[in-house]
Amino acid sequence: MAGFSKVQELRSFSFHPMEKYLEQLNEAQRQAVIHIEGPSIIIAGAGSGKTRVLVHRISHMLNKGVDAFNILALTFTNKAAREMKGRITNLAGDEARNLWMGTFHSVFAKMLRVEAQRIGYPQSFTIYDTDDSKNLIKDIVKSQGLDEKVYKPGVVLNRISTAKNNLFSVKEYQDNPELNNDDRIAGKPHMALLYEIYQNRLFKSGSMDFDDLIFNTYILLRDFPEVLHKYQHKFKYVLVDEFQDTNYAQYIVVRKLSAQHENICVVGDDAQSIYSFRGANIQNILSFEKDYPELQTFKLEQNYRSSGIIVNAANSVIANNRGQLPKKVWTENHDGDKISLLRALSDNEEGSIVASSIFEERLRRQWVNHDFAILYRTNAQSRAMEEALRRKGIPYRIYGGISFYARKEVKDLMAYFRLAVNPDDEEALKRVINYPKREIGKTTLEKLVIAAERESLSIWKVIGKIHSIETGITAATRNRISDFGSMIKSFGAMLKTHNAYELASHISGSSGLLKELYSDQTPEGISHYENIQELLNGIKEFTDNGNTGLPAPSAEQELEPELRTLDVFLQDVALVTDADSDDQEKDTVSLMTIHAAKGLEFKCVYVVGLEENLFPSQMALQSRTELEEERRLFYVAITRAEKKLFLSHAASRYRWGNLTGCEPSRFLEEVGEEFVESVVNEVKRNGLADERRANWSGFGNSGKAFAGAAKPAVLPGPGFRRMKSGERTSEAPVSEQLPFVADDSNQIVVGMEVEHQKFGAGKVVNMEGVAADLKATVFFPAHGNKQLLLKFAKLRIIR
DNA sequence: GGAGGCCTCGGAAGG
DNA sequence: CGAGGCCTCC
Repeated sequence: MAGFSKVQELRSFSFHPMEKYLEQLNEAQRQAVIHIEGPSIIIAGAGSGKTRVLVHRISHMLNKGVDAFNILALTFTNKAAREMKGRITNLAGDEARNLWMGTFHSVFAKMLRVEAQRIGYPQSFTIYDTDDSKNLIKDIVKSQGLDEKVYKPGVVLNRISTAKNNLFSVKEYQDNPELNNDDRIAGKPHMALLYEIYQNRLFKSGSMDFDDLIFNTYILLRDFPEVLHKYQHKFKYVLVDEFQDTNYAQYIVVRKLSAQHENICVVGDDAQSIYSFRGANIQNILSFEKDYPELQTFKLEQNYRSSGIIVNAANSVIANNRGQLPKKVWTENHDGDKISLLRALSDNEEGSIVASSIFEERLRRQWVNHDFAILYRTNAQSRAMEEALRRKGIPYRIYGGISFYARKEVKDLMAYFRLAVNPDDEEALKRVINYPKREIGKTTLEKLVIAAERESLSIWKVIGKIHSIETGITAATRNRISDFGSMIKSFGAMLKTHNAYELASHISGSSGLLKELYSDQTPEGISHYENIQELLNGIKEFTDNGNTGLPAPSAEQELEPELRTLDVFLQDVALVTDADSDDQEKDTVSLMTIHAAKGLEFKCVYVVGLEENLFPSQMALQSRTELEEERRLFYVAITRAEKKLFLSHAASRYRWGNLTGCEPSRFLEEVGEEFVESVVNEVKRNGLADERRANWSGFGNSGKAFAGAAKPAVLPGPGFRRMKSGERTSEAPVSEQLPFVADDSNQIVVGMEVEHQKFGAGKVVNMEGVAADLKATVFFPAHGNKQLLLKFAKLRIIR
């Protein structure tokens, strides 16, 4: 192996006074950073400084004279790549620009652009997103006369995706008795045929779906030794982040790429593997150990993120999974506050309790909105949270949901861009051939598709010969089609003569799309128009500065102005999602699914909806492995918290329109009871439906974590009650133990003199609101008028 | 071609 | 319940 002398150099280096950046690391981290030669695996516990190690490791390579061009680093998201690249630049300088760093998809797309012709694809291939793929499948199923109920687009696409992720080509799929048998048993015997047609249509369209970006890279490296050789020699060092989330195909490609130098370093945490449902293969970690017997293993076990309670509670949960890689996550951080268990009668009440709690914690601990996150299993749970936060006037931001680029109007304009770059792109063409209206209807389109099938041509090629190919389309319509073709051709001709913005605005104007959108003055119509403006603004920024204000992978170096053309903009943008936008300027509480929270951290975290059939999801109760993935998800949720964690569950919840009773999640029992305190929430009596009240009994002591919790013998009386002070444990911070005893806020009326813990004595000048929203305006000589929500403000009555 | 009624179905989501 | 797809009717 070429790097022997380098190893020596590094070893001696590690005994000498080190560069400052190495001093900032603990011993395990330092070892993982300096041993850059040979295969290695870094098992990184939650909050153990994994990103830090990756950043330092790459910086260290650069400082040791490794050329950035020879380093390939694969990340889970574009955002992660961008952030890491920035940090490496800070540590190692501008050289970092030349790193190949990005997601599997973006890096492989970049390679495929260069090599595509070898596998029969145009250099300008376009990329289908999931919607495009499903639309195509729907078409194919229909045209094959198959039952659309049986061959649902999503299901078919999943099957094809799984095949590709496991490197089954169409031919291999068709020849595989086991796969065919599975399909037959599942009542879908034509799956292999659909795969074949789907793949042909993609190929004719000069398009790849997301999985093709991996699969075709594999084909390229497998079938073209010179390509394999080229990249094997280029990538002397290969790093893979979030290795537990890679699928088989990704692993095989990475192995091939690094086969020459075998300087491959993978980083991951088996306990945080939460994406097996879309093909991630936790087995890759075990395979890696088998494939590289000389592997160096580094374990990062010290957690810097969370309090002792949180780290240990997380450990107690994950211990219920079988077969975790042996490691012991520990921390030097203080134990901190116990985990608080919140219970609500209903999903809506859960929302108000969480919102109230945020309000209170924010005040009490002097935290800002930004320090709080509400994490849930399903997006549907966000509604109750939102409503409650809005009622309390707490600003929030929901992450996830529909992406900017998934919006119809944005996709429509992007379809024109795609056609300019690659007119064979069938999904783009079908999308806009009659939008805005050009009197080229469904029937005509079907005729075009049939002719294309018959002639083995793309629809675009048929359009090019529309007057010479037999389609059964009338002359008048043929002329309209040919006009459309000329327009697209003229867009394509402008690609190299105009910059991205010039062409994009030209297209949006002369396609008639802008006018179409402008004519709709309904609120939705206006918002569609604004989204198009936003897209155009982003392209303007791309043209002017080489990057975009839109969510985009600007991990790449800035482009030369002459390269800022629309085709280049499009290449990047297909692989971008909203997760890539950082929009941190506003001080808001974050709402997101646990999946979306991976890699993030917050001072204070609320994990809500801890109920059987919701979390764990009822769909995961079939098998142990699925349940274990749910548990890892819970582990990820817990370990997002730095200082304070709340877990909550409701006794009833609206699911699909029905009020259903909910049992506390089994996961609650798995949190060691020594880490948990139960909080008796103030509960409004008003507005509680009788059925829900009856459900109170459902709060039984089934969870040992809250077995000792006070269970009210009767429902709280009118108004509300405050938390029992006796339930605070002796481990609470000193600030909570100040002997300030508040009086029952129900007693407070206008005109009273009261004392506030912070503001001192004051006089109640006004009262408004009812029940939990009861607010008092109190005049404090030193602070002026203060609005205090009586639910939280601890007030002592003076007289 | 579009509006409106009916039916179905519901998970998490990177690229 | 509510979103989205599909069908029907104009």
